[in-house]
Amino acid sequence: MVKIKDIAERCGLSIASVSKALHGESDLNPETAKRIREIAAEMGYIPNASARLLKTKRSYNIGVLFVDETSSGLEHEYFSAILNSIKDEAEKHGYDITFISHHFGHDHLSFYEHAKYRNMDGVIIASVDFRDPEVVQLVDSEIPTVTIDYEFNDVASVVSDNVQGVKDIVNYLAEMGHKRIAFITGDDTSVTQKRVASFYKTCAENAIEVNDEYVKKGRYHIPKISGEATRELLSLKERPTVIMYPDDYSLLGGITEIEKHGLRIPEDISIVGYDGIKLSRLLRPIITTYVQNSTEKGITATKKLISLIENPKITLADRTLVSGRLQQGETVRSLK
Amino acid sequence: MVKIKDIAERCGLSIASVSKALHGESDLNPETAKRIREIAAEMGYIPNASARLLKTKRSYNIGVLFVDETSSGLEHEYFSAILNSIKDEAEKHGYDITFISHHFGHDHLSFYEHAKYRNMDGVIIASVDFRDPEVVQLVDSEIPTVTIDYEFNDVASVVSDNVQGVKDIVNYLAEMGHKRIAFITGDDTSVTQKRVASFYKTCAENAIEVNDEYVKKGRYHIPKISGEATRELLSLKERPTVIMYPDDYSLLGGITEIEKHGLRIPEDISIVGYDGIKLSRLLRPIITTYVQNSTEKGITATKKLISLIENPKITLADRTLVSGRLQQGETVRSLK
DNA sequence: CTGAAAGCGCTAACAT
DNA sequence: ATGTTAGCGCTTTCAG
Repeated sequence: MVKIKDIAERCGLSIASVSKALHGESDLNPETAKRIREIAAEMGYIPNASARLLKTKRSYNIGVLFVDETSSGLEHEYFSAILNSIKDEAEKHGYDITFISHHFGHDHLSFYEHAKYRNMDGVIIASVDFRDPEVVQLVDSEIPTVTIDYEFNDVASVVSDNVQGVKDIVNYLAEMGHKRIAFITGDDTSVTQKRVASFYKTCAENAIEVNDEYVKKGRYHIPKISGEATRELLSLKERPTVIMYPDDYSLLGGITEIEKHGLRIPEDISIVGYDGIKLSRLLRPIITTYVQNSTEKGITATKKLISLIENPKITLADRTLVSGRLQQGETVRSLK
Repeated sequence: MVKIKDIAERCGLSIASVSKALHGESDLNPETAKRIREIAAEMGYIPNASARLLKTKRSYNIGVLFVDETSSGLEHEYFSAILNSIKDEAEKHGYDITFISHHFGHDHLSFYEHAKYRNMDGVIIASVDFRDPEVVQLVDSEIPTVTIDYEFNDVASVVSDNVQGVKDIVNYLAEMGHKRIAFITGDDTSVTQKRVASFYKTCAENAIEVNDEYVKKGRYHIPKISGEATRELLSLKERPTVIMYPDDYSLLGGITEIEKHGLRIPEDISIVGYDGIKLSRLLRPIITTYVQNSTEKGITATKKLISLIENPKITLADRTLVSGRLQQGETVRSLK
């Protein structure tokens, strides 16, 4: 392995000069610097990140916390899209990304300890149980942090405009003449709370009375749960005319259940998803859903984090709202 | 930040003793060692991976190369499942995973240089253009490497048993009475070549004559391409009775096209996918497909790599075949 | 059983 | 314009 010292010897110069030349800076003779760089390239020099880090305290490594209860977070397109955009954006800025986990090396490390252990410059947290004490420890630490789809006090976050999303959906449904609107919610998080609040508010604005039986607790990304909730809704004496699902993926469980009952979509019952995964456009009928701009969320979170790392003084740990748009598919029937 | 030196001072011992105690080894007085460990814990000591690495040359970090031409590799469930299982398995063994990329820090680094720069102990390569010179440079290097779904000479690999997969499918189709079998292939890779060879071979074994017009070049994971190939197949004077797709995801493009023609599945035409993504079980009709055990592939590749890293002498850089199973869905009609 | 000391590869004052 | 030097935090011989 070629190191700075080798280059220095080969050039007949000091290691300091080589280091300077390699950074293209300082008061080195441009000629000398050029020569050094050429020789370094010729010798196949590759810098050693650890040695550099040990001195500079900057790893150019971003940690990503991406665990979920079902331990299948990565398998959902929505999170994959975010991860992919984080990766791309980080690379553009010269950062690598490493997953944070409970490290099982010698001792068990907490998320925070793991991040410190690897000297991560910052951390992006998504798709995780945000009430986990370890997560709280991490966001409360001195490590720059950005959360996605969850807000902590004084922690930078990038969240979907859930209020707007549900508002757009309900307004659209009202416009289409729906009065009996059911809503299967997701896990009890602040995201869900915002959506539910927006649901009630927008219904009220449209003079739609909400039947409490129509609001069912569900889970995100679990088709089976949505299927069960759908069954209950279909068995009500007065059926809803439309069902809103927590997300497109779990909506698939609803479709299965609806078809089991011999009902057609949207002729017999309308459905609406959330997220706008690719699949929602590939299926027939095309799903009516609120398209989340997950790529933009990943990019925004990454930019924010890097700014927090590189310009801590002038970067606010605030919240960034990312809005989506209603995809008018073919799963909502007009009742007018 | 607490370091070994701090602990040593607090204990009134040397840093050497502390280091030894922290590793639970060597000839240290058990009492002393215990006391040191307690104090270290109390002081909130977290080891520094870089400093350790600088000395030991072991990073406990595995690089994952996961780029594809469409730069959306992570968005496909199949690859996500592999990534997830790699991550889980690596964590179990105390390794972290970091994505390898073209690093855009100061200079542009090749994949190999990037891996060296970060001192990665080993690398898993998947979902990438394996003919890329940079990939070749990486597998040819001294860094332990495992490839997934591709084989290089003398490089450990974990690949699906593609021959068996296509064989199982064709045998099943023959059993169901199909004679006019179309096959939309994927990109021209060794995987595809194996599948195609197996296709011809198994057809021959079943005394099925292959109409060359029935074999169409397609692409993996691109619904649009499969849709176009489907259109061509449907316009033949003698239509196939069944179409085999490169993968489940791109099969969706075929479904769309078939429905556009007003044909029903499987009454008018049968279809078969490949991969067995979750979706294949959620859609109705349930898709007949060959389920790849992607989780097992990720786990196997990771175990192999760690073995290669930790026991280079006794680990063979061989090929591991991972087989799947036929999922008899509802998209193949019996013609008997 | 414990400690001293060298050094991993690099950066960044501070000299010259 | 170039060189000297002192570490960064840790491991690991080799002494004591």
